[in-house]
Amino acid sequence: MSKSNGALDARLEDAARAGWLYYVAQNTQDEIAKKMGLSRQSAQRLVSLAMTAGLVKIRLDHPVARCMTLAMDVKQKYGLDSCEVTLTDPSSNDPALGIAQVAAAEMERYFLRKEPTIMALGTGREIRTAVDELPSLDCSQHRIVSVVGSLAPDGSANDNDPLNHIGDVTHAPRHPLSVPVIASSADERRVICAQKPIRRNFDLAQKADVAFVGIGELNDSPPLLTDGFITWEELKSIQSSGGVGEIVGWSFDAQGQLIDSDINERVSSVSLETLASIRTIGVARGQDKLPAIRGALAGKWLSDLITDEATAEQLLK
Amino acid sequence: MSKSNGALDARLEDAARAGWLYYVAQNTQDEIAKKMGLSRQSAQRLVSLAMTAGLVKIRLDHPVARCMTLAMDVKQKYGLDSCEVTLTDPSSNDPALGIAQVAAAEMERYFLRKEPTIMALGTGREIRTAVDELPSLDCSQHRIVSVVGSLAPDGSANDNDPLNHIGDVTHAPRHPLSVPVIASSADERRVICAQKPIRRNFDLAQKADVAFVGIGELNDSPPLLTDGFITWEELKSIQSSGGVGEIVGWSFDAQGQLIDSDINERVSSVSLETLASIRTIGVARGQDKLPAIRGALAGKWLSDLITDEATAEQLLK
DNA sequence: TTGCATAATGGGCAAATGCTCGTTAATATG
DNA sequence: CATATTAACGAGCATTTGCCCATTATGCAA
Repeated sequence: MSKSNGALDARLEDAARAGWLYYVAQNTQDEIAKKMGLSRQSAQRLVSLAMTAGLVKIRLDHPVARCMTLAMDVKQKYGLDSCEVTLTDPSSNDPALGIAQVAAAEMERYFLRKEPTIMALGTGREIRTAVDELPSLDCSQHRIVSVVGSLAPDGSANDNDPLNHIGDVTHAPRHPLSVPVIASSADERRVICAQKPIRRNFDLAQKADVAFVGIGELNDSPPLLTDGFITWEELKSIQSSGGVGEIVGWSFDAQGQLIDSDINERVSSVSLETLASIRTIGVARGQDKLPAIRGALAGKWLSDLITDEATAEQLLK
Repeated sequence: MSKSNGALDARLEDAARAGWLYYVAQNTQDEIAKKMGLSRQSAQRLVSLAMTAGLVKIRLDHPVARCMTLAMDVKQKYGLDSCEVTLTDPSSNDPALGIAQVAAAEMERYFLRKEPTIMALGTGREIRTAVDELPSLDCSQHRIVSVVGSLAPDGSANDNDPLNHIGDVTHAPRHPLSVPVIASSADERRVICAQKPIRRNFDLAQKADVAFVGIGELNDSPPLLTDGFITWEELKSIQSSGGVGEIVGWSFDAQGQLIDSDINERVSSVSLETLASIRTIGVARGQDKLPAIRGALAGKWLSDLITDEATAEQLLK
């Protein structure tokens, strides 16, 4: 054993003593200094060293601690601005369970702001459930804009549009996008989107402070299909082009690239590029949505993610 | 699940979040407050709760951490004023290894005092080694008094008397007890102890600020026998009376009670009652001494103990 | 030995923390 | 429904902590 090693050992031993006195015996650094015959500063250095040298291990025995660690790792891995991970209830298949409450809390934080805020809303069970979780708030200073059409293929209004629900409880001015989610043709879409009120909505979305969006899976029974926005043939076409998920109607592949397909020419939602330029919070969980979430993250369409423990684990593999 | 439990759970969950942010993510309480939408005080309460509720587990990965925990437990269990535990070197049988250095450090602390101090010294390998470890110190303001005789049965001075060694390095005035450790009879002991200079030494010991004593085992080759202070027959007699250990010549049983024996009538050391009335630091370690240490602690003859890891573990069983 | 380089030390200060106390909100009770 | 009881809250303050910087030890080569 070399002399320098010996000296390091001695210092580490002192650090361990100081660390023990500080963390286990709850002494103040002054008390440690007195007991070890040091100045307060030296004691502080030893305590600090005990931590730096990794002698001190802190563990948090609570399920949410794991969630927070997962959140940090997901945030890190995908370069997100933030990530929230909730507990998973294995006995439930509800795609919105847990994450909707978190999304609602985040929405509420925006609504409680004094400054006028523009909030953009996408589609999905998660978003709608989140909106339902909101308490009654009077915040007429804010505005809510939809980034996705609210009309079904037959031209009827979509009862599920979260914009209606959110207006009921917040009394904030609403800006619905009264267009079909998917136009019947690329030409129709161009005409629709050229309309002035629609363009105003798009401009408003561009200036939104935050957008909340669900992430749709593109397996054999995706929301887009069950809600009648696309046909079985169209779905198959998207799938064969590599589509794994969609956000507000825009289908993308595993790398997050928009699918080069007829459908994407007909989507009349706010563009993903627009969403990517503002704070866009994705709200999604579940095995089914995993490829979709991965694609959305790969394409950098989201700045923030709200998901659950099981999904976060998968995302880290 | 009752409502109150639910509320407690929610609070604990918040506590876990706050604790995670504080201990794992190294946030300040202000940052936690901002992130969780609370006041700084509430965040502080949650962090504190996380600790109180036992969610936060702090572990120190270093051998000395274990020693310090053992020391705390021994101190607690035996009602000591303090306890120090050193690392055990399993490859050595030296009865003084490690503990002598600690005892020396403690002695040094007394010698470095400004105020005049009286230090009492007992016998034993541990004490002598400790004294040898002392650096050269000039501290003539202090006094050192022996609590045990320094004469062998043949009347010769004991070279091992730590008093001689300690005087060489400290230049503090020495007060040796120039009497036989064990007088040849109870009557002789009475005569000896009645002498004025001897009585003065006893009085000085009574006023000592601290005493350092070894703890002698009473197996079949104890120091008392090998140094020729008692005969084999006397040892056997003590053993048959239940003697398990001795301090400065006084033999006691497993409960710490002084042995009712001829030998204890002839011991001319300072009484254990006197030692018990001042700060008396026992210095001992090793499997052999375990019953002796247990007895000494049971009899409350010591206020402080310096031992090693392995011995401390045994003491806690 | 001298001079230089590096590390350790303690003073001092701003930030962070723990705690008490009066007030307010929530809940139970009559 | 009014009132009592309790828990939570935040303001304010004293203590504790982290860290910069000037100064002092320590080592080391010339």
